[in-house]
Amino acid sequence: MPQIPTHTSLDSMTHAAECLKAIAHPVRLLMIELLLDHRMTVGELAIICNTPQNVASEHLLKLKDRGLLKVEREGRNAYYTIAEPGLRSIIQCIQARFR
Amino acid sequence: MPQIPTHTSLDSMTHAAECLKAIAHPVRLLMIELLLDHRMTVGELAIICNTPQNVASEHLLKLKDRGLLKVEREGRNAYYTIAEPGLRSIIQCIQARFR
DNA sequence: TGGAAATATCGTAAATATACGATATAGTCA
DNA sequence: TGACTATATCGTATATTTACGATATTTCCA
Repeated sequence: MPQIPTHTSLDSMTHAAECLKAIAHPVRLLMIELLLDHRMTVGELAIICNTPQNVASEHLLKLKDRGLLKVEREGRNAYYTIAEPGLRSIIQCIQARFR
Repeated sequence: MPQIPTHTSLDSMTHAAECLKAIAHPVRLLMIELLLDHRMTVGELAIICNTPQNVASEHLLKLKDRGLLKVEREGRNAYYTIAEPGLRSIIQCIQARFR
């Protein structure tokens, strides 16, 4: 029987799982990939992702609430950017295997 | 306006998102981490993950159905192992950032 | 000031995921 | 064969997620 973590590791898994769930959506995944290369507004992302404006906004807010994105307001535009640097390596792993 | 993928990339995102959703659960995340180091049965995983037997079985089957795990039966035991090698690097990225 | 543009929010219906209890299936051994 | 072990399956209740339409908020500009 191997030497293995117990409940405590399940707790830390919960945080990781929440972040993964935030990423695990086709539109949000595409948004993250775009934002890794470009600073973009809600409207731009909505068009490129072929998604209604309010739905795009909700996806972006969900990612922001979990600390994965941040937003900078300029006038009536909201520019979203990557807040969690670790997203890049995770997306790279995903691109390498699941696409 | 950047040169960017369109609908086709959303399609490929869908597959990636489905795999991520399969991973994005505390118990399944712990199961995968354990299986990266050990070949284990349903019962062993259920005990270590502090989860009822049938729930553990359902989690494992979900991961198997998406091609992430495979199962080898020996008598009345079912040994699960990693089927998708890319899981290791993804888990490493997650461990590095989200735990 | 009034209207248009960009974004966010709210209520809600539909879809999906999860956990649970009960039970079925298959293998082992006395 | 019959009891026991390990695993899988099924029905279902609950929770969560998602998308949608309508609307509110803020900013800009004529």
